Amino acid sequence: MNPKSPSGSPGQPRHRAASKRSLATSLSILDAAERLFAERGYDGASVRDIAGAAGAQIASISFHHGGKEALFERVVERRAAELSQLRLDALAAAKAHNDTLTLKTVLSAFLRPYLDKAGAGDPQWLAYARLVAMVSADIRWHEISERCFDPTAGIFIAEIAQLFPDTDKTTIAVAFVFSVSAMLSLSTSRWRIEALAAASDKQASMQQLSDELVRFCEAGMRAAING
Amino acid sequence: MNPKSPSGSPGQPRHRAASKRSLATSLSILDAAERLFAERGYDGASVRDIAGAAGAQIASISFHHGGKEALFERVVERRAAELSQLRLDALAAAKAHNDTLTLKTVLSAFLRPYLDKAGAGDPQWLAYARLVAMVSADIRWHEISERCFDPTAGIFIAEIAQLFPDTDKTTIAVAFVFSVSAMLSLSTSRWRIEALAAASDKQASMQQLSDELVRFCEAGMRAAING
DNA sequence: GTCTATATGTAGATAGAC
DNA sequence: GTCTATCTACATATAGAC
Repeated sequence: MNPKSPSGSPGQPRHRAASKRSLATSLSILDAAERLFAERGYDGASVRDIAGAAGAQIASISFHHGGKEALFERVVERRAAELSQLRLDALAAAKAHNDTLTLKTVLSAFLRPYLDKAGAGDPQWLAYARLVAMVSADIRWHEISERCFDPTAGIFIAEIAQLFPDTDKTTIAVAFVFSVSAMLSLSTSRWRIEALAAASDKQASMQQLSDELVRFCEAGMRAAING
Repeated sequence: MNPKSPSGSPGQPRHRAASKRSLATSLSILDAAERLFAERGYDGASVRDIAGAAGAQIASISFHHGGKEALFERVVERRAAELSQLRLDALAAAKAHNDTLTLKTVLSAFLRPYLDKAGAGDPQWLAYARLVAMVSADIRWHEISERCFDPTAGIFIAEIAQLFPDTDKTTIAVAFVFSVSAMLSLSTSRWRIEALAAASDKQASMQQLSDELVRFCEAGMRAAING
């Protein structure tokens, strides 16, 4: 990390607390980067544009975040912990309310937090959801995925494997990846759904799409397990 | 299009036939672009690198293909017609061999050609499959998707709708997009499957993955239709 | 058709004044 | 912490000799 960066972890007493203004600059850069990276991809979004959208100086990006690549990782990491926590909380709540978990409950606990955030209307979370899809599909960000998302995914796969002890774990992992990919398509491909359903008069709400996704994934995974 | 480009459609008698060497240059540029765009994305792959990988001059890219963006579209379009034809042929063959189509048959006719090409080991088709995933997920290439892939997708959705006349077409389109997205994940996320199934000793072959995908999508779509 | 040379713009990063 | 100015590298594209 850039040794000049003021944004050390809490617990490092070397720096005094950042000023309010500094924090605001740093935050607005993260927000702008989130939106522009999601819209244009890593290479398509320049630090100039990000700084411009944040109302900040170009130099402040290196100063606060240590360069473009470090900024990108920081943007992805920022909300990853919250998303994982929401998923794990939903899983714990399901365990507390039901004697025995069902496949649908476990899948919902993983899928719903993402869908809820992506559909709630907050443009930053909407952008973040697109960013997650980008990172998940791009082998160049493989390592970030492994660090930020795969540990939680592994917990859910293990949970499902426990429900079906006779099923090979690879089968479950494959079906899980299909499910995640379908989930992410609601961030990347809603225009496609609308185009392909053009003949129909109905405009699907995010709520309906989420319900259909959970049904789709549960049935698909059950078929994989019984196949 | 660049008026100097020698690569007009067949049927335009304005130019004489390109020489063998010219065709070879043009082709090796397309192949190199296919690989590099698939690996690094549109913005991440420079025309310099593409020309280098093709063993060609930088200037030859503008000369033969009219610039970077036109090159990208040409790369995507090049195999799109073949892929569509394979899908439609599979659908026609299924109609010829069966009195009544089943959902599984229709889905297979759409999914298998892509999976077969992606799994056959040809590095150019492997790259192309990744490129299709990239184009499908990126709103910036929305228009190319609509031109190259959506017409065929629309035919298959209509075919499925015919099998289930009481089901809303949006429902089918949504489940179809989920299915396509799961299909594309076999190009973008095989590393993820392997990582998440780490505990297992089995390495899934493309054949097994394809079978599991078809099962997954058929069951998922059936659940959506009956839901 | 190809190749060299170059035009013109933009990229990311940083030095040093304030 | 911020801002101006600038560095160096690389981007795409093209003009003109061969």
